[in-house]
Amino acid sequence: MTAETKINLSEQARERLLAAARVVFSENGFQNATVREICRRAEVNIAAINYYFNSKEALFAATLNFEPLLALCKKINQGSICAQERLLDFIHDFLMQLLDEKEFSVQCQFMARELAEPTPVLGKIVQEAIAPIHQFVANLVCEIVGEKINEAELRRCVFSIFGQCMYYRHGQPVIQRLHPKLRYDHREIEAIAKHIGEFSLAGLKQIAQNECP
Amino acid sequence: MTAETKINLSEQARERLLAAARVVFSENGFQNATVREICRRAEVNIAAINYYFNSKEALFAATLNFEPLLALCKKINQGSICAQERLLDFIHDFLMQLLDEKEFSVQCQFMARELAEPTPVLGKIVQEAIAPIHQFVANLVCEIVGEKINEAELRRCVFSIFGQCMYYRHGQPVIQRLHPKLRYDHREIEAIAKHIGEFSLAGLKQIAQNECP
DNA sequence: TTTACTTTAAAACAAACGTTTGATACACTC
DNA sequence: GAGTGTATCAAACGTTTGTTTTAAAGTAAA
Repeated sequence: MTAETKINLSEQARERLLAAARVVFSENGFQNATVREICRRAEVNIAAINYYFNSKEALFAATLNFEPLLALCKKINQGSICAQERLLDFIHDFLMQLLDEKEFSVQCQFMARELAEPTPVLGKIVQEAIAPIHQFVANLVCEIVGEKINEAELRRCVFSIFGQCMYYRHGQPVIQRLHPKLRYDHREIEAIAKHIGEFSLAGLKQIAQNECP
Repeated sequence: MTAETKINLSEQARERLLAAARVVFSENGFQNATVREICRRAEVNIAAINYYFNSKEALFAATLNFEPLLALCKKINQGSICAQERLLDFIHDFLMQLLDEKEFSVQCQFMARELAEPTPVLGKIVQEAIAPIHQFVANLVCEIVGEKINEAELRRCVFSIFGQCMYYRHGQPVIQRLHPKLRYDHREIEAIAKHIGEFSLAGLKQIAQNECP
């Protein structure tokens, strides 16, 4: 058995642990997820979490990956289309990461969880992921409504956009009971993105008129 | 000591328990709230919860009170003003109940919690409070954009309005870290209500144009 | 084979949780 | 004053939680 093979084998437990943790954390949140469930799904002993990582919290931190979210901002900034189109693209891609269960959206779903149920790593998440993405949208809004908008109103515009998007994830337990047939398939997400995009652009235009009549 | 006085005294513990439970549940959610903390604040023995109520869950159910929220709908329906104005009034009053800590808004805050962290009584909450209030807003939206809007788009309009409002409560842990100076005083809530109202009316007008060009 | 090191395993740990118990004090009825 | 039902209390119950321990199994180099 080569050294490489050994590393692969010994790393298997660690990787299976990470994969299982991503699933269980995103399904149940940090608090409700139990180390026993994670280990059961990863098919490792319960002591493995504290062997490979040092704690449940460190395992949670290790599962975080902000790159897909930040890559989304960079990708959209590269295009040379107008600010309105870029905002529509962002809303679409953001909802895809947030709602599509088939995608690698699990990391993004953590952040949605954190909004409602703060954990000790929330500070890090806000600093490295949420703040940049809020700033990104704030810049887009500035381009759309003009620079003369005041800071408080700009903040509320950003909140209006994120609020609409996040509601579909935060409110899922309620939405599921209100509309049991509703499923977030690809077509539905497209429709949601189209709606929020048009709704928000009209809203922003109204705010811009208020500020500069 | 009269019989009435005796009842008052014996009911004191029960009432103090309810009052403390409302506070602790709204601050920490159902799961994170502990019976020991509730009893400590109510200054009763830890056995009192299972003596007066039968369980922590039954105590939680007993603290629920949907009347302020439903009264809000009735009050607004009584006015003879146009649908737009009624929607603005609703958003304002709803945000007041949702965000103002000085008001008797504690009951309303439960429902916000439930959105993200479902408990065994969520079904009851959706049926008796959230569904009616969603229907109320849906009716307002119908009046504003015209009856010809299709069901899915109507639902998304309602979600856009509630999403904007709820974000200020759901996102509070994050918002607090993003904007540490931001406080939900009376003036700020008024400003938020004004923003969401204008933003949403413009959004609805745009959706109405799409449906009936 | 011996040695040193890494990985796995079962069991137990301490803490926190909601809940229950059994005793005690009290007010009222007969 | 004995008996009855209510209210309160400290203590302990049984579970579940994340974490730790201790020992065994496996692996690679000497």
